[in-house]
Amino acid sequence: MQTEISQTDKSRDRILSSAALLFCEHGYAGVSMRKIAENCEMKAGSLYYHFTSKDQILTEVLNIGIQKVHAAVADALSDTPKDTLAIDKLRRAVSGHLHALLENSSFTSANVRIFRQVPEEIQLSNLDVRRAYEALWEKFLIELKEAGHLHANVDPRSLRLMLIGALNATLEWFDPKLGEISELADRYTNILANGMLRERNL
Amino acid sequence: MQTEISQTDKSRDRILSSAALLFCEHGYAGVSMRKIAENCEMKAGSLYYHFTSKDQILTEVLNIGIQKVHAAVADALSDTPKDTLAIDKLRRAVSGHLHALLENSSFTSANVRIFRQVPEEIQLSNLDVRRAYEALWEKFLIELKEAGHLHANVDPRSLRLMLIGALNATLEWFDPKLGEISELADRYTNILANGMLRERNL
DNA sequence: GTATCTACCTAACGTTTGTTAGAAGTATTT
DNA sequence: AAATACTTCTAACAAACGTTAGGTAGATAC
Repeated sequence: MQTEISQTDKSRDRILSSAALLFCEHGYAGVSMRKIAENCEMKAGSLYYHFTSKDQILTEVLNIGIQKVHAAVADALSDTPKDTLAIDKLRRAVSGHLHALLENSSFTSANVRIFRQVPEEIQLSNLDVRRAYEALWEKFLIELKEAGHLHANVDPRSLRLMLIGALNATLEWFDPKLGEISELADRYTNILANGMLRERNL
Repeated sequence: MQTEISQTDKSRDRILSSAALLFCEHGYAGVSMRKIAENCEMKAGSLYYHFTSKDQILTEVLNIGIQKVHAAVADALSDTPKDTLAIDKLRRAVSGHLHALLENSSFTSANVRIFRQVPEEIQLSNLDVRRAYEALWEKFLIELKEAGHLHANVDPRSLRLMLIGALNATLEWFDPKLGEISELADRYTNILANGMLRERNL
C-alpha cells in the first residue's frame, strides 16, 4: 500500500487549490502570486520552487478543472444497466456535471469562469482536454438520437452546447444553503427532457 | 429636433464602449486604464476628465449592460397580440435576450462575463437593475403558469434561472460566422418549450 | 559529524498599476 | 482680439506586479 504523500506534492496541491479558488472568485489577472501564496501560508517566492510561472499554475488549474468534470460524468454514465430509461441516463450525466461543478473543489468552476478571458495560447493548451470532454457528451447524445429518443429536429451538437451551457450557468447563482445539488439536477433534467410548456408545438 | 451630441458625450460613450469590450475579453483586473485609453486614442490621464475612477467606469458598464437587455426583452414582449401562442411569446423573449447579448454592443456580454468577479460593493450597485430585469422575466413566466401553459412541476423561479443561464452561456461559444442569432433563438426556444426527449416522463 | 538535499524565506529587480496636478491646445463667448 | 470655458496631454507619485538570486533551517545520507 502506497499512501505516502510527499511534502512537495502536498504543497503543490495546496497551491493549485488556492489558485483555483481565487481565480474563480476574482479572475486570472485579479489574483497575484502574493495572494495565492498568502492563501497557502507561504511567501510568493516559494511558489517558484513548485511552478515556473503564474501561467503554469493557470494551465494546470484549467486542465484539472476539465478532467474532474470529465471523470465525474464518465463515472455516472459508465455503470448504467442496459435498460435504463433515456431520462435516467440524462439525469445521471447532468447530476455528475453539476456535482463536479458546484461541490468541493474549485477547479471546474475556475475553468468555467475564466477560460475565455485567459491569454489565447493558454486557452489552446486546454483544448485537448476540453475536446475530450465534449466528445463524451457528443457520444452520449448521438446514441440517444440513434436509439430514437430525441426529437427529430434536435441536433446533438446544438443540444450539447445548450445543455452544458445551462449547467455551467448554475455557478453564477447556486447556493448550497438554499437547496441540494441533486434536487437541482432533477429540476434541470425534467425541463431539458420534457420542456416547460404543457402543449406540444412540433 | 435635438440630434446634437456634445464632444463630451461622444468621448464618454467611446470610453464606455471600449471598456465594455475589453472587460468582456480580459476581465476587469485584466484591463488597465492605459489600455482603455489607447482603445479610444487617448491618454490614460484624460479618462479622469470624464470619470472619477476605474470603478466608476465599471459600474456604468455593468448597469448599461442590464438596461440594454432589459429594454430588448421588454420591447419584444410588449407588442404581442393578445392571442399569441405561449411558445411564440417565449420565442420573442428568448430572441430579444440573445440579440442584446450577442449583437453590436459589449455591455451586456461584459456584465455576464465579469459580474461575479468584481468587488462586492460594485456587484451591489448593480443589484437594482438586475432585479428589475429578473422581475420582467418572472412576471412573464408567472403569467404563463397562471394561464396553465407550464407543466405543473415547473416553478417559475427555477425556470427563469435555468433559462437566462442557458441563454447567457451562448456567449462562450456563439460565432456569428457559423449561424444566425434568430436560428439559435429558434433552436433554444424549441428545446426549452418541448424538451429534447420524444417520450414524456412526467 | 560532515555533506547533501529539500522546502521555504528574504530582498531586490524592472515593469505596470490607478491616480493626480498642472500645462497646453482647441472652441466658444464676449 | 481678448477672455473664458472645454477637453486632452505630459509627467510624475506610491503601490503592487511577476520573477529571480542567494540565503537558511531542517531532514536525510554517508
